[in-house]
Amino acid sequence: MLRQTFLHIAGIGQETEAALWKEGCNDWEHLLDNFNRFSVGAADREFVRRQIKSSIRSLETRNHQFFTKSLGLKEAWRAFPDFRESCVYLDIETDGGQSGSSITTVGLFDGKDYTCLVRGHDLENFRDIISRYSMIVTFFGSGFDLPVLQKRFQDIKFDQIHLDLCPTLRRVGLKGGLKKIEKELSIARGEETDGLNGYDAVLLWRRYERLGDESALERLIAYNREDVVNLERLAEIAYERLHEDTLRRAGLFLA
DNA sequence: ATGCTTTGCTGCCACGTTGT
DNA sequence: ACAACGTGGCAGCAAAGCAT
Repeated sequence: MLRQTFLHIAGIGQETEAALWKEGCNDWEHLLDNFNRFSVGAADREFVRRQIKSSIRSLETRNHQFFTKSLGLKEAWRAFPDFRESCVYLDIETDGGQSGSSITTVGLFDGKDYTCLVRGHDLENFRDIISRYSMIVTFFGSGFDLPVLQKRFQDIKFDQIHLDLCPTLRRVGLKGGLKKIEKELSIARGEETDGLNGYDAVLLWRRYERLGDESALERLIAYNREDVVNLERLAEIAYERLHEDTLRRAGLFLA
């Protein structure tokens, strides 16, 4: 619903956006073509016109930075379908600390392939890999994963659209940790990783490091893989439900 | 032109929540 | 247990629309 979005423009909020929809203004092009017919509330009209043009152009040129800034964390979900083909599902594990150097693994899933970068092996590749994506999907990433990654890779500028499923799912009534929400939605886990949590990932790493136990690392990676792969389904659900809720709250109904 | 109203923004605070 | 961050409510403010 990115093309139907107007509240990413300063001066336009939920009310004004809902009013535009009700007046039959269904997307950016329609507003530009019939600009004088619509009220934009308290917003500066010329500013709105410029921002709509920028929005159209930014989507055409895949300029995700424009949407990172204008949508913010709260409305990032609206960009999911349009940027899905260049998004990465991400989850890190640590050795228990919260400093940058505590990162042990970074799991990355692009919708097809899973990669796990491991400390002491290929963690440095994170810089190059992350720069290929326009959107990052996490669970609680704004509170944990991204700040820790930023400490570890200080030269990286995270300019991707960030869909943090934790606050996003809470808006549609799905609250709690990742495992709890998965259960609520009947998203199953494999046998060898069922019941594991983030702290187990810490212990598995320590076991691997201290004893050289490769099977502990394998189990840790299997756990991490499940975390990131499941994020895709969660993102789909979050989008569907929020889309529906947003239209309903605006006074519109799905056919 | 003027003043009232609407709308949204910003800053502030305490609070709650999550990850490993 | 720990650190970090978002959230929500609230108050005050600014800008634009609208009626006069």
